[in-house]
Amino acid sequence: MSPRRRDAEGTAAARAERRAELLATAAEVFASQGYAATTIRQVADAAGMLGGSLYYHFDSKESMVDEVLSTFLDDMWASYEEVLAAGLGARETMEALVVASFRSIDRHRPAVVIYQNESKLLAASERFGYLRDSHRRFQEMWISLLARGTAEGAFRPDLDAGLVYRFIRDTVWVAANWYQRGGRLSADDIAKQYLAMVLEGISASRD
Amino acid sequence: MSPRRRDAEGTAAARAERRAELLATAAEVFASQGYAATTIRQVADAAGMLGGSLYYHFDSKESMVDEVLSTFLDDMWASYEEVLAAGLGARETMEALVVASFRSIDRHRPAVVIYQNESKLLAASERFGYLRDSHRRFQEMWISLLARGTAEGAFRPDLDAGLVYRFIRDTVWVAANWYQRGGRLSADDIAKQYLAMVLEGISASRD
DNA sequence: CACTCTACCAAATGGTTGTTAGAAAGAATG
DNA sequence: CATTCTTTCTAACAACCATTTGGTAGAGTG
Repeated sequence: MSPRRRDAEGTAAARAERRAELLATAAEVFASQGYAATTIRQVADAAGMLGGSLYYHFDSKESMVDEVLSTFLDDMWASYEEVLAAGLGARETMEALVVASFRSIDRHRPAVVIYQNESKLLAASERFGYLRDSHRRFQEMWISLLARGTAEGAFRPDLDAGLVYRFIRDTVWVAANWYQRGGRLSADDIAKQYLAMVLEGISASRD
Repeated sequence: MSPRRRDAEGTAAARAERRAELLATAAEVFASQGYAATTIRQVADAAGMLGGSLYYHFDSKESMVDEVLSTFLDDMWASYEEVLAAGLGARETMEALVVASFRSIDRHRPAVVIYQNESKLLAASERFGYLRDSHRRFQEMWISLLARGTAEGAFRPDLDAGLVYRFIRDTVWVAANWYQRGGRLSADDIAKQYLAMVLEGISASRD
């Protein structure tokens, strides 16, 4: 490769790194203050620069959340695909999906918080149509998994399928609101306990 | 009572009614758009009046959420007090609390959504200190109930107490995001299914 | 009919927002 | 050392925000 080429690659890589850095702090501010409530100047403050300077790196405030959310979703779906491709039984698939979800929270905590709080609002706009797509895909994945599990005799047949789906979906993701990396419980610890609760219940009685 | 007295009561009642009416539409807009993202003009639009006119009834946008949230919390705690005063066993108390929570969602759905999405942000300000108090009280109530239940042998001892608390807290309230009055499942139906899942789990196996 | 009171409207206020354009600082390059 | 390129700053912009002020239509009251 020519020197010109190497330089171009070097600066492109540096630029991408700075971009990711700024995006990470933006995600944290969005997550803690709420997207609509945070000003571009607050994000710039957290990044140690002035408001206008952010526009050298990003087109708009909207494009920042866009990149935060789509990066997270791409990563999440990649890990889901791996699980689904393994061809496990319904219960094992469910366990693996829950573990993958908590690891996703571990890697993208601010993005998950933003996704939870703002996706409903953002999804209304054209630009964030992929949020609606992801949501639909997520729902179909779980509903069919639960149906398969019930047919296989792994899950109780006396529960409302839609309710169970929402239950799992919600319980998995809300944890992002209080989870912190390096805390008392690791993401895998939490996944294990969550699975114990959801699968076997918190009751001591076995009737 | 004198006629003057009766008139004063009449207009005071009418005023309170209008207030509650406006507050209900404000709560709905806040819940669907997010508090920070909704403008006072949007609320006024939904109420069929102009932005400035709302200030005849309310001091500020902040005082609107304030009234919405405190009304909900007062009602919720009143129903919790009733349950706690009944002196039931740990498991029965838990069941009654969950049922009371879902009935609370049924009565104050928009308020619950607002509480979920915005309380963390609002609680930072002096005015909404009661949100922090309520949260602390809620946590103490559940933690001690779970401890009692574990001591009584009603709940599994192998789960992390703090995790179970958050699990229950979250699963109970997120339902406000999709619940709709008069839907396929009543609030009591949902409470029953949620309790079945949380207490006994969704797994078919009983090992 | 005169008067008052309630509930709203019309129009403006100061402040904040996202965003832009042009200058400048500094490192990299020749 | 001169030049270029990258990144930031300075200083604005129009749009929009919550809120205020003063007016007014209309119902209720005497």
